[in-house]
Amino acid sequence: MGNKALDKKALSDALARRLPAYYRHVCIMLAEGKQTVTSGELAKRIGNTSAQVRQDFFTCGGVENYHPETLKDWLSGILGIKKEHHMVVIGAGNLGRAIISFKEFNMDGFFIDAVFDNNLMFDGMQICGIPILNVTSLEDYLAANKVDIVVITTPANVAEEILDKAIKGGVKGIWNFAPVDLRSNDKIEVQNVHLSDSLLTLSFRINEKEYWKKQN
Amino acid sequence: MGNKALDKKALSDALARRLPAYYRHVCIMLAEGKQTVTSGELAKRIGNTSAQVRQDFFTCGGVENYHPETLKDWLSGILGIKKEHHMVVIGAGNLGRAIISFKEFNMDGFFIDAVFDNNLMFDGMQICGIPILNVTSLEDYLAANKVDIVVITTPANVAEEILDKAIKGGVKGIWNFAPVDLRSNDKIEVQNVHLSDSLLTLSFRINEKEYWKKQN
DNA sequence: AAACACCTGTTAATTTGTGCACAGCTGAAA
DNA sequence: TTTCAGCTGTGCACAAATTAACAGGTGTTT
Repeated sequence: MGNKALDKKALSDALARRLPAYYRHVCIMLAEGKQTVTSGELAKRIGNTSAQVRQDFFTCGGVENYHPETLKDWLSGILGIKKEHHMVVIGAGNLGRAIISFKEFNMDGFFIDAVFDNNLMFDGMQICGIPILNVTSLEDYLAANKVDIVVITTPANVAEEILDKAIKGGVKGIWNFAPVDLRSNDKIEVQNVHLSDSLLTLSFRINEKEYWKKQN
Repeated sequence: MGNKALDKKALSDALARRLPAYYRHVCIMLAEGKQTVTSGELAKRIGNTSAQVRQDFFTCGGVENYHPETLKDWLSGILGIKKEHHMVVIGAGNLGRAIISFKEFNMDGFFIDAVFDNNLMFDGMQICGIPILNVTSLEDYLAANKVDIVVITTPANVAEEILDKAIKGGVKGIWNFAPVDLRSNDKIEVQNVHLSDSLLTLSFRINEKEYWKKQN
């Protein structure tokens, strides 16, 4: 098809972060009943230029047309959400529970099948209808069930160990909320979230102007 | 001081995202009792090159020396966490509660003073000792109390409105978890988190290799 | 005290990402 | 049917970010 951009192995992080935003806004426009989407309109909603949008779509191989359904379908394919993803959550703390109760991403085919915790107190209980299992049974569970993504909401010190088990269990991705930087490799993709980092980034931005002023 | 890098108004987003990671790892090394930190060691932990670390520190004006205390102190100044930040959370749902119960960032001087919700059922209740107030009283509260950061964990449709009230109330920053892209301006800094976007980015990375293969 | 290993600050080179420009297409209006 | 407005796909130029290079510093070993 003569698109040289596709020869590259992996798309840039910046683009990988914009894609979900495109998808989200296309879904909104679809829900709004818009008959057509333009690169300019999408750009305005997301806060960048129309050239960027076109360039991004081009880099991803190009879309047939800009009807919201077509776009949504095309982006779904790229984002890998045309099939279901089965997930388990490790850690039944507040964050774990918040994620489990997030119904939002069920729409995109993400399902949480089980929760694991090391606290025996939870044994046999459920959260939103999802059973809480003991974390010692994680390996067996991964061997017996198809799990695509493991969500880590444990303290930092056990995250690495969960990662190892996930790799052994053939899991494809880790969504990590523990404050450690787990690394992707050829066996597994990792997305580190780091809520406190993003709070610090905000604080940095608030502080920034004053700070440079004070420096001279 | 002849550092040309400092003349720039705002530091890049990429750097703004690395700074908290530097801070986090310096704190860890300090806790580990390390006597000295090197750009190479920091780089390895974070997963980038030592040249990058040195360049970043240079861009930020340069640090006196690489003792963990000095570095931590210097980074604290840049990140704006040498003073306390007072926050309120809007939305007492699962995510709001998870953030409130996060003790982690208290250490860095972030304190949550109140929670607001539109559900009258919550009136007079508390979460982790923090009072839940009715969201109709938000404006009065902001007028009467010093609030630096507003955390939005509401549904998308009211986020914009909260942003307006926060600006009117003189708040400096918004930490937004609602799935809308709130925009920063000269009055207020915004950090959008978008948990589902990060899950989609993960899914994209998992899917990526196969997808490009299928394309030809 | 010389030789070495190792590290930083800073400039320079390279790579990567973004915005621009414009040809060509499409549908509407005249 | 011609003109026009508006949009996309795409190559290219420019800007920004990352990496490399290296001079100068410090502490250690011989």
